[in-house]
Amino acid sequence: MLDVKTLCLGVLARGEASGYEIRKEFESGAFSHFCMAGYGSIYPALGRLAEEGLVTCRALEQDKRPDKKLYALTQDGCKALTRALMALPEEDRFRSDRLFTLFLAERLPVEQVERILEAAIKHFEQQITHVETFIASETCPCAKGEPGHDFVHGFGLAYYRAARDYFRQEGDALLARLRQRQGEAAD
Amino acid sequence: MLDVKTLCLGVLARGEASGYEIRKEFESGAFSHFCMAGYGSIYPALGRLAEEGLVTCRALEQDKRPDKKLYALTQDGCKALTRALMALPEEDRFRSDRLFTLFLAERLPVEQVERILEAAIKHFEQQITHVETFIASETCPCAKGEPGHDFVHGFGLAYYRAARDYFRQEGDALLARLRQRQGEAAD
DNA sequence: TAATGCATGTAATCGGTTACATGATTCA
DNA sequence: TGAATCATGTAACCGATTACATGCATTA
Repeated sequence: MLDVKTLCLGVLARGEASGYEIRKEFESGAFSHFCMAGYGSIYPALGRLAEEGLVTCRALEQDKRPDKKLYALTQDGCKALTRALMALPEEDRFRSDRLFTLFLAERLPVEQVERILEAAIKHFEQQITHVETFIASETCPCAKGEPGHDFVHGFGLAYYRAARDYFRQEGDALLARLRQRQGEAAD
Repeated sequence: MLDVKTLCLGVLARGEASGYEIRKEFESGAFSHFCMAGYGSIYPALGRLAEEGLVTCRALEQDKRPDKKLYALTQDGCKALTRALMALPEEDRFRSDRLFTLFLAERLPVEQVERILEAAIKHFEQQITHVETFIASETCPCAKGEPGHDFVHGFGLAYYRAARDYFRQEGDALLARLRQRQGEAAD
């Protein structure tokens, strides 16, 4: 699995950024559907990267807000990123609390399952809107028309739409079957 | 995020099992698309669960193969599982090495991107076959027609199919755009 | 005969999350 | 006035992966 250092290099490949800004990219920016890291891992990673000479750091004074440190890739950092990227990526064995819970749906009150289903659909819809507005607005000029960006954003959209549709169509069936079982058990 | 102890309780909810068998469930069994844990976390988890009285443990002697320890849920374990499941599941912020790499596709040789795309499609196809045969074969009699199981397996299928279709349809477009860019850069 | 499957476990290491610590500005 | 945004960092803790250790039976 790619470590936080590599993730930071990936963000910096698009241009200079501070630790805070990198975090925002993971949280709600271009990297948000397939990355996550907190300050507690980003800041130390940036420190180590600087020690290793893979990034440079310059302080930027701002008024009306705290100073920030802008990090930028060095040539070595650029090479290190490409090297990390050249390994065939590991399969994403992803853990989903939601699917785990729904798998055991019979152990829960039907109302709770209903809540989980609703929350899921709402989340998928929010993500769809988020990605759509993200694609539409050219927030980052460097991202304009980058094939990789478009491909991955498009994938995110396709995934969230498929997920929303599945939950909408099959969620009701799940609830109906659970209610029926509950009725049978009561007999 | 649900910890390995809870994941183990979830597997044991379907019946007695050994640590080795629990691992198999995660690796290639019913839980395989949304869970993962290795021996190094399963065995200690089982030990702690037994200390806490959430599972019982009985040794089973077998001939022609090593003895095994079968764990089973106690009433307390059953309650603990339901309690853990009653919390609204956290959103799955999943990290994908593949999407991260593809996002930065321009930094890689086109051939490498091609390899990544092919490996991805192959993987999705394997998963589709796996889930299909899994659904078809009633390996585990207790799983027969469980609404939660069907819902989650169906979701897995829908996801892998959507992913395969997207990669097939958009993968070629991605490669074409990368080649075009490379050509332009060469000018 | 070499590799794979069955089966259990420990120890060291590593990396990441969480909580803590600080502080100005802006918006509701 | 209280909450959110901007901004950086450390320290403790926890949990998970990895490697190590063992050993028989079956299959290729």
